[in-house]
Amino acid sequence: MNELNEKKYCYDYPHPAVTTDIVIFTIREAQLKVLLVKRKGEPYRAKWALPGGFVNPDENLRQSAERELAEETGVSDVFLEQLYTFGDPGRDPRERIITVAYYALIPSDKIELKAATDAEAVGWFAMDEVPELAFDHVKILNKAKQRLVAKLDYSTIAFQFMADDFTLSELQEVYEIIRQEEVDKRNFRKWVLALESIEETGEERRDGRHRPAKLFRLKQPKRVEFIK
Amino acid sequence: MNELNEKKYCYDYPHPAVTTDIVIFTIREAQLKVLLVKRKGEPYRAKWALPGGFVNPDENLRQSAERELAEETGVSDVFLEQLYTFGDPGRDPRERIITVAYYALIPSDKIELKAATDAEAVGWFAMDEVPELAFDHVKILNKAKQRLVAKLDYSTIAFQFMADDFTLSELQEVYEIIRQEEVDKRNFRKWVLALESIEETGEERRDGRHRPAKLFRLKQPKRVEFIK
DNA sequence: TGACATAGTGTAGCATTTACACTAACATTA
DNA sequence: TAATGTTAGTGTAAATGCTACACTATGTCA
Repeated sequence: MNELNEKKYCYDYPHPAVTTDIVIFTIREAQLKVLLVKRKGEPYRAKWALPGGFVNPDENLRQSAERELAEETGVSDVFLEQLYTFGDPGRDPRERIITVAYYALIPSDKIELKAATDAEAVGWFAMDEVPELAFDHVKILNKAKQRLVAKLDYSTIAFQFMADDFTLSELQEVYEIIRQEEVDKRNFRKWVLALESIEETGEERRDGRHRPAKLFRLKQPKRVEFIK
Repeated sequence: MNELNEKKYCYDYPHPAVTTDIVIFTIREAQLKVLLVKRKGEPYRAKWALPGGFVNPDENLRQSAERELAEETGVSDVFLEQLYTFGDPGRDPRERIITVAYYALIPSDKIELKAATDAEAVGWFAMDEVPELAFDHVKILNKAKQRLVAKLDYSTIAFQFMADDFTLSELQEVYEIIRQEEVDKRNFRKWVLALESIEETGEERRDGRHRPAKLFRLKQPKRVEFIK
């Protein structure tokens, strides 16, 4: 099978394959959710897994992750950061695969879930309802969650979940969802405004039979600031 | 070695090579220093570079980094953490190489610099005297420095530079060297002791014509704690 | 025994974080 | 159009944590 046929990329010592996998978070239905795809082929056929794929020869690692992200969700230009690289021998039964994991945060209004990319099943799962995953993808997912939670404390990363305009209550809710605990409204608002990274749009949002809320926007939309 | 000098590891699409490179920090002569090796072969012959090498098929990424570390310094069982993965096409002129970078912190008393591994030149360089480096190794080194400095603020990482026994003044000096600024002695001691991650050994160190200093040790030597 | 050098110690002011409850403004319905 | 329900929006006081700052202790060496 080896010499004559097909396999034309040859090296004098073994090379692993390299993929990027991506943990895509969003906030929906008052939950932190992650995007999973159902595998069509072996191994782990029909198991859920993180989206990902091989790195093309002409693209860098981030571009590879961006491509996967766009393929699955149709979005680009959102927060995307390298997470960690997983490379244990045997984590893929076929051949040695090194996976450079990224994670992305996408605002709830931007998700459109490119309806069934090529007839593959795709779904958003709440973090506490994630099914059994293929490969070592639980490890990757856990690491991503950990990183996200850690970054809440020393950056404005959570702002990346927000739509272009948002209310302070919406922002607070995001913190409560990720932290899984209530946040004091007055202290939160003092804290957020003191950061000076958001500003009023001048508009208000009316919904429901109650006082309308002022809308805010990020002063620098894509920027994640370090704080404290 | 392989029959007919042929390249016998073949794949049906191109595979990059994977290496681990390692940024090895220590504190010597009141400076933060990094270990570099002088390249013997092409490309970048005779340029200084971070130690590193190809990942063996049977070892995981960390083991590969540990092996490099042991080869260059003779030490094992020190702080070692994955830093970042670099994979731009063209970063190595020969073939596509994905480099998983690690960084290590080694206590000043453990360095023995395995005198000239295989006659290669090896040296410790102060961070502000680092020569021009091969490949994109400056980027890697900068990222490592950044990470180290950031971790000072929210972890006990700097304790990993300390010998088994150390004085509070020595520990304080490490902070001053990395931060490049003076630290208040009383506040520092209050802060460190409040962490409760070090304890007195009961011994003292006498050196010079002055009051001897109490010696301390880490309660859990390899543990890096998150703080604040 | 005096000089010198580093080790070791406390307090008060300031800034930050926390806990906590009522009024404002709108929509809906009686 | 008045009453009700619902979320938006606001300030203060106590506690905690951080900062600035200077003198005494204990050894060695001449």
